[in-house]
Amino acid sequence: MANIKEIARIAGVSVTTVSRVLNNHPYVSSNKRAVVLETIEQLKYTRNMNAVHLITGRTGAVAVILPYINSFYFSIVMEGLAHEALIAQYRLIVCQTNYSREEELKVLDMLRNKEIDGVVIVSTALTPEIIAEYTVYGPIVTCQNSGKHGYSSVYTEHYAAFRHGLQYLYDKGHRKIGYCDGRQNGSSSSFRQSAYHEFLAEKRLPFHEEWMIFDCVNEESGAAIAQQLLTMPERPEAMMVAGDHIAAGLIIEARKHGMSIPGDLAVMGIDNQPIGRLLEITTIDNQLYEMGAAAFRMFHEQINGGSHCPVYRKLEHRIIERSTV
Amino acid sequence: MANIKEIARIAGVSVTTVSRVLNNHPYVSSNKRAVVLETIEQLKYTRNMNAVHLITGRTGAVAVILPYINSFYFSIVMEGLAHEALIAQYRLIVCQTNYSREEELKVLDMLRNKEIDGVVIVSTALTPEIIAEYTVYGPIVTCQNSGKHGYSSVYTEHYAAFRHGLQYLYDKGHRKIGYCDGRQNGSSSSFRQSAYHEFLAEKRLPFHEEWMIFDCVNEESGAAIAQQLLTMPERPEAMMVAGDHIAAGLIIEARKHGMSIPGDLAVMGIDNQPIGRLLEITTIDNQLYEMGAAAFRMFHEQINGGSHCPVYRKLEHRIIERSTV
DNA sequence: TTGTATGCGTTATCAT
DNA sequence: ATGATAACGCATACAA
Repeated sequence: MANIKEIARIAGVSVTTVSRVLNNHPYVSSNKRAVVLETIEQLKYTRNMNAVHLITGRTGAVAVILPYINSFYFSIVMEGLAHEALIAQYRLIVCQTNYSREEELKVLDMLRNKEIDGVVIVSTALTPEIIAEYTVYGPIVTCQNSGKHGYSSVYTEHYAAFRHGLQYLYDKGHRKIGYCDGRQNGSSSSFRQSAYHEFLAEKRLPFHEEWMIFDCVNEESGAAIAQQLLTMPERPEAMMVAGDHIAAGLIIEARKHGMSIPGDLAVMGIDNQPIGRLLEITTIDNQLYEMGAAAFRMFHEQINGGSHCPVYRKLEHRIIERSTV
Repeated sequence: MANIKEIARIAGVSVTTVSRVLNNHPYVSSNKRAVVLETIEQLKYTRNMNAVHLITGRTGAVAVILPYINSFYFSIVMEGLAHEALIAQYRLIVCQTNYSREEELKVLDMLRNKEIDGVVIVSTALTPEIIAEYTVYGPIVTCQNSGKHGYSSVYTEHYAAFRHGLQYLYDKGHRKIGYCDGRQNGSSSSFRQSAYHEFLAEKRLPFHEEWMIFDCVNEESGAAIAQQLLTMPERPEAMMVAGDHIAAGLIIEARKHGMSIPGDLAVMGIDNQPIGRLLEITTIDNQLYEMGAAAFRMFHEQINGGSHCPVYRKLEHRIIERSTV
């Protein structure tokens, strides 16, 4: 296929002039510009971007690290990211890693290899120390509160939000409170676990090992929780459920077995998902869309402004009162 | 940062030798290899992949065109794609286009610009003729049956599947059948519309404009359908619903208003989603995961085998009988 | 087995 | 306003 040299030859100008036309530089006469554009059109020429990336040292791409695409939590963060990336004319490379350290390091190596201009980490299995090593290669922004390690982050306080939810249940008179979540060793999950343990201890509420249920990933997992509850000698009277879709599964299945919500069981969801609105699930909104949008903006400011001063931004959560508590 | 030249200088060998070590070529003595690896380690050297892409003419990346990431349909196809891409050591670039022709052309231009090695189109607003123009730049595979236009495709027959569903409802004794779907002018939707119109005509079933409902995107849209049904002077007694999550919204809301499913209203979903299993929604499985997996394999065979002969593969659907019809 | 020289396609630099 | 040429970092044909 044609290259810039050939265009120059046919148009009867230098490669520099062609390059100038290509990049909308000033200082090129309108008649020469016309000739060049004409030839480009005729030969259906387009740039080999790899050459451009090589010499400019930029690629116009940002990688996003997340464990699963197919999850409400991450897909809504992605929407925020995508919206801002579009505005900034940046390309997003979505990297689903399944919490695999190896996969995540591959992405960071892409940054080192100059294949991308920056990385947004929505959730990670990597330690802050390892991530910090890569900041010399380009801007890195995380959507987790992993402390101040030399790279920017925007996050919600999962600990505080969860405590807030527990307090809400407590204020509504509930004392026997259970909790279920996705991955037991996910980072946000560990914050919620701490909040759960500490709140129960402070208020001297009853703790049962079996009231903590993990590995809930979809609606069916939620339904399974209902099954489990039914077999318990002593049941919780309220459940904190990380993810409205899980809560939905729980609620639907519980009702199937004649339980009334919130009469027999109060359910508090998290993340304000569409299914939650439908079932009128009381939930905690965590501004996930804004989290994604802000993360991209932070990257963009860093790569343009050249400011290497990291920013740490906390997003506020809020409880949406509906009818399952 | 260090480049191959510097490594060569410090290691006391030629750049060729360094390159050979980098690419695991034979014909390099073990002692020189050791020295090179040592220096690479010490200087923390990694290749500038843009240079590699430039000279090799390959990037190891494939773009995926789809309208929305945040949709069950597409995310499950993505999982199939991701699985195969991982095996083949290929990177996936997910391009959410919102059915924007402009955005989709941008992706095809990436292929032209050598930024990617191929394109998988899951859903598109582009015509087959336009897509065909780009096949000279690299392998293109679509997940739609758009006829034989010189590029491979793997697809389910939305028309046949939908007819099959209608026939199932018909066999169960239903005559007043409604239909709801997402985007009215989505490509799969148009097949379903044809199937709907033609089936009704053939069987001389009653047709009401208001029994066709579009723009259903999430659980809440499904709930809205229930509201609409209630206001109709004459209601359908069965609904074909494109997407189990929409069907879920419809069913939940309908039950809220005292309707029995399938007694007062039979509901047939599509796509065999988790929420559908939970609510025991009768549905049509379309092998979406396999569609994604097969699409990637086709790309990979084409770029390796060099075979430019397009493949057209149809996937079979099947009805999963549960309890909403 | 190793090295030299050339080229990939573009932009940056500097001269005019 | 325009052009010649260097430079980006790497892989590879060819020579040794």
